[in-house]
Amino acid sequence: MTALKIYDTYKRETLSFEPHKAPFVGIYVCGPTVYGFPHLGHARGPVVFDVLHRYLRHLGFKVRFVRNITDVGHLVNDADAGEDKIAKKAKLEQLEPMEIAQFYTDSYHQMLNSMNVLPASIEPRASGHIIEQIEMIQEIISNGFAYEVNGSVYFDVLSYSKQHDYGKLSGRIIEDLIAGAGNDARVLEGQDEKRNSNDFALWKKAGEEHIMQWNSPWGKGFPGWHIECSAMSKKYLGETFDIHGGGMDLLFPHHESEIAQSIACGGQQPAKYWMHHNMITVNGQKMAKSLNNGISIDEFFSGNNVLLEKAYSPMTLKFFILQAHYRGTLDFSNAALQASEKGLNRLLAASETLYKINPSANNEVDVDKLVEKCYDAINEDLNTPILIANLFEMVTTINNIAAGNIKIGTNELEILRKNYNSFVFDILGLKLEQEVNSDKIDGLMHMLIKMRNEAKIQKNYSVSDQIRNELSSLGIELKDGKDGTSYTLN
RNA sequence: GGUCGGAUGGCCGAGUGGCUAGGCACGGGUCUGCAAAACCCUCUACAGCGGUUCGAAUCCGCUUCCGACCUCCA
Repeated sequence: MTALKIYDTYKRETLSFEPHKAPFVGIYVCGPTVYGFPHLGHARGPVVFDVLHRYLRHLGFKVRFVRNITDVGHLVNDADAGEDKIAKKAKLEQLEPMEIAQFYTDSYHQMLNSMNVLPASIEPRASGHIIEQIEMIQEIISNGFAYEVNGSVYFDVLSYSKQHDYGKLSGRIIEDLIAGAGNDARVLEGQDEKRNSNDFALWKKAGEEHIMQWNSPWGKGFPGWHIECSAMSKKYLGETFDIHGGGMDLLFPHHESEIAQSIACGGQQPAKYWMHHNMITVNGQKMAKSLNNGISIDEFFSGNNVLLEKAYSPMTLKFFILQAHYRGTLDFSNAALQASEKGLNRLLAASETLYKINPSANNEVDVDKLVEKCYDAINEDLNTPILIANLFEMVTTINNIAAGNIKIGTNELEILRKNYNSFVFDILGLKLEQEVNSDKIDGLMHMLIKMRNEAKIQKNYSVSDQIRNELSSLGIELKDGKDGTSYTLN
């Protein structure tokens, strides 16, 4: 029993987090399909679940964090007659499929790295677990919940739903799914193979020209999308583990099907808690290629996109994401990002101020209360916006101590330092981004600052202003503070 | 069409039957040769119309508008 509460999408309520086998915690998060550069939206899940990961570690749990890489089997759609996203891209660029997967996996890792996201304990690839997936499919067939047609295997949603509840996670009713199927815009090929249009592929037959294919009991082919997560989570975390995370857009059909596959294997609902984060929107709409409102991570960090007024740093993006609760949509705008950038700087500056202030004999700060409010916030379904609001309350306190407006005792200062840094750096995973300047540049700058100060003392303001202005045009800002002049490089 | 979720001050974004969200911007101030930066203080909003209640932004109903999902999706 912990103080942490988590909203479970499956039960649709906020529950106390109790691990199956404390102190161990198993987490499975759906990772990306590596067929393109990550975009802004791809950053949210990793950041959200990184806080979960970090906080559970902070609480002393031994966390096994599994995040998969989907490098095969994710169909563009059935109409492509079995061509998957990776293979399609590969043909286009005349590269090995694995070359594509590796390339985009690397770019994904680069994003995670720059955003200071802890590495996963295990990062399994779907293509490396074909055997496990085949075994699982065989088990589902022998339990009577899947059938083979012409070299492909489909999950029999209808027969499954007679015994189990298909649609519970995503709030769907099987009768509606069946009744509503196919009456709308989408007409999919290959549907005639299926007993029911809601049946989903576990294994797809591959044509001769298909470059990613494996031998199986049903001939050459490749696995369907949903089975990889079931097979890999089972392999590394067991039939039942603690938390399964992902984006809300994966609720149906992906997670719904994962549950069905696990239960159809004679197992049970795989995850004790299902956590889903919401989407990042642009002008209130989800980022989508068709809307042409996508911003890639590279563009975001370089500012090279018409939607961007400037470049934003990885930490600014991380902080922007953390300033909203993970279950709400988060709308992108330049004004919002710039607000986050300034707020983040204030938050990080306070961690340095914390080491410059001195304790007093008497104390006027209720540190315990401030810390308690931070824990209350994160325990409440990872409410990072409230946590950050409380941290800003600490910032004001810290700055007021530094300004001599209020006093803090020795013990209280120690507690404040320890907890402030723990929340900002260890739990939220923020970090200072300032480049460490070389000794030579630093020495040069101190020389210039000294010369300028001498000019100022002689009231030779034309010289002092010239130094300041010329440095400014080079992107170096001088800041005259109480304790002398400092500088920042842009 | 079906299912679900929203509408909060200039912007972003929490929360919730009575008690300060927070950040950014604006305004005032400290510092300063000037400026910038930094810091302090200030700023009281909950789509519309009804209803329940001693009291509602928070509960209920209706209306308007917006979004997500419905086998590409983080």
